[in-house]
Amino acid sequence: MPQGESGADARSARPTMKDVAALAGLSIKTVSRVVNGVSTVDPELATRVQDAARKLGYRPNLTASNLRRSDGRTLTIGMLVEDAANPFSAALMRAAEDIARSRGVLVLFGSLDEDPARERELVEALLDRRVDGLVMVPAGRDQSYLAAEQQAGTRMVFVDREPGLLGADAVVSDNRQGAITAVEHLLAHGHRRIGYLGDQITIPTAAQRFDGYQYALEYARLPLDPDLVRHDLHSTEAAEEAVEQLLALPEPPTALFTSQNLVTIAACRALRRLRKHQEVAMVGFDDFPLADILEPGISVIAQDADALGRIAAQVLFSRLDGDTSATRTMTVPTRLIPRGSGELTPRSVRA
Amino acid sequence: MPQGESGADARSARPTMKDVAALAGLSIKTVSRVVNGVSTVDPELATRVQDAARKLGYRPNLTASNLRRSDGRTLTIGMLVEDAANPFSAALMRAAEDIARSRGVLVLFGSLDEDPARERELVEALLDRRVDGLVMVPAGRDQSYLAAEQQAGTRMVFVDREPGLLGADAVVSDNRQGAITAVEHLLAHGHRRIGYLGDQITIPTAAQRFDGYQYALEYARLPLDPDLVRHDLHSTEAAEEAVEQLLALPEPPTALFTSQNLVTIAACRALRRLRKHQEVAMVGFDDFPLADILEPGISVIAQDADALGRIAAQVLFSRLDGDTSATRTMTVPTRLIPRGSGELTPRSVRA
DNA sequence: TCTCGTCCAGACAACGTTGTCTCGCCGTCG
DNA sequence: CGACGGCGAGACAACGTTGTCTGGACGAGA
Repeated sequence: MPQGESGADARSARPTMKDVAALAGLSIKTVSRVVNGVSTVDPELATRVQDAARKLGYRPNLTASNLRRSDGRTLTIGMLVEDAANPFSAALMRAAEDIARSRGVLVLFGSLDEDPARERELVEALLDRRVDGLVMVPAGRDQSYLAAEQQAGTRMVFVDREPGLLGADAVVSDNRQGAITAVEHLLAHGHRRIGYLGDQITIPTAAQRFDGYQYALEYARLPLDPDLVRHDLHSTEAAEEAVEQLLALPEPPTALFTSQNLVTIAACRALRRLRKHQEVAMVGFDDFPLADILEPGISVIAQDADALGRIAAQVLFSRLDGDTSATRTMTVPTRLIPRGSGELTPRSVRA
Repeated sequence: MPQGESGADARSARPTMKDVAALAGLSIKTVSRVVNGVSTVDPELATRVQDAARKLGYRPNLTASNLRRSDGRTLTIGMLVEDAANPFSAALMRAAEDIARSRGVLVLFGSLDEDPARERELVEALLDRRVDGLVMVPAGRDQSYLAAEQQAGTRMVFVDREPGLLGADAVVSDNRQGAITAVEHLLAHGHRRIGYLGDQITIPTAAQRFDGYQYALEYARLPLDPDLVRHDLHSTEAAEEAVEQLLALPEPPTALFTSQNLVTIAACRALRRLRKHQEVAMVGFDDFPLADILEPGISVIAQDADALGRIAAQVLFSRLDGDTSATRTMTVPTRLIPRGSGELTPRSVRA
């Protein structure tokens, strides 16, 4: 059996206010008033409208309503993240969704995969649909192309990374301080040679974390050995290889600081393959599920993705509600979760 | 500095075809023709329109276009999953997003949290926005309320679970066969007492997996011991407690079959706490990240979430393209991934 | 030269809804 | 008894766009 009807019939099949008005023997405008809960309608007529609407299965057409309404709200916001399938992005989306839902707003989403071109494409696609606002993790480093849109009244909030060349609200983790905490934790356990494994240094968060790493070493008056630093580990394979290379050095690191989720996991895997996971200490940036039941548990600097998404959405809605105060960047603190891997000492090397 | 302008100005700030037409000294309709790439426009006038559009930063208003167009397409689909933050749901969403994007379609999403009331609310919210189609993991067991919508021409495809009381396309994993494979794998390794830990039995997939468990035991002419079966483990705590209770039985199971992601992880955690993870065999339904680097690695029946999401979206678009063949359920096979936990034998008990 | 057909731009209406204005009704007050 | 005010319903236009139709210009063929 075919599913539903063909295009032409489909259109006529959905009742409009006109149909409801005809059935109730009233004008379209009165139906509109009832649907929008305007109080100046005779209660008897209102029930007549409601009965007719129920009978026909009438549902308001939000796109038409949006077109005509003076506030022009679509009750829809757009959310662009790095990759909807990645746990961090997924947590951001879910948190924003919950805030949006409490206001009857739905969320359109898109994954950018760190591609600035895709960022622009998807932003345009969202704007063409006249979303009320935008929450995004920018992929590119220049969002100045959004200035006109911002001027046109579209509200936007950046999450996880601040916008480039554009004044707008942002909600970010305290990346630099988190990295400092991680490195100081390793230093406190006696490590002096601490490797850094990070994602593309062009990503602002990666740069901030690397900055924290450098600062913590400097503060401890330790030299920064370039041999222990590896950037641009965007694939799992690259990250695993980097770990192997670091540990094959004449003077290998006794501890690792991994600046991102996937890098951390890749490092775990590599250490296990080398059977050094009980020797080489490790602290990762960003928590991940099951980090606690590995052996040893993986110590991490946890970001509060929930809070990031929630606050971003809240800021967006406060802007939509008319908050015109100065734009600002809100920083959400990170938290060190010791689970074992970060508490290994250099002495535990190959007993 | 305030961000953007206030509502009233915002509206006027965005140029329309009228503005472009005025600047180009042509009629609105000609602008429309150029924007839509109609060929019967004088090339010179077309470039005049394009220049004017670029100059003003004109972007078409998709909601207005949708209202007027005969096909009524919004280039937007809706996707309802269990929880956008859950890896399985997130993978479904990402896969569907990629298919949609290749056709210039964006995705509105919502999380149902197994709540049928929320399912109806969100379906309505999506329909009010006139999405072209719906991809959903149903939360309730009765989708007959969608029949009218289906008749009105809205295409819908169900993923992971078939719809109840409604004829519609569905794309599901082979849950029963997957469960049979899991149990037979444990039987082949010598287990005779195999525990079942599952989510709410009212969820169709959980029921199908339990059915497979029962069938495999029956086929092996083994009795089904009700003491070894625990349903409705919807929280991590409940699942961990169930494991402890099962292992505290006078005749504890030597192997566990966990019928869902979160239950599997909870069971891992519980076994580790009891220090029995090297003794009690386990196969889980649904793969999860890091299952391979635990010790032992967790053997799982992997679902292909990517394929589910991708195929569902493809089916939806083929319907939108006019495919009116009979609705059908497509089954995506599962795959046993042995990693260690499923290959433990009863003999390995406390050597 | 006239007719006819082709080609393309614009006038007009319409999509489903809401903002604005008008108008009729009723009750009240002078 | 007439004027007035308030209330509520409907007529009309408009949001930004596209489908349909008209009409003018132009070229070709008789």
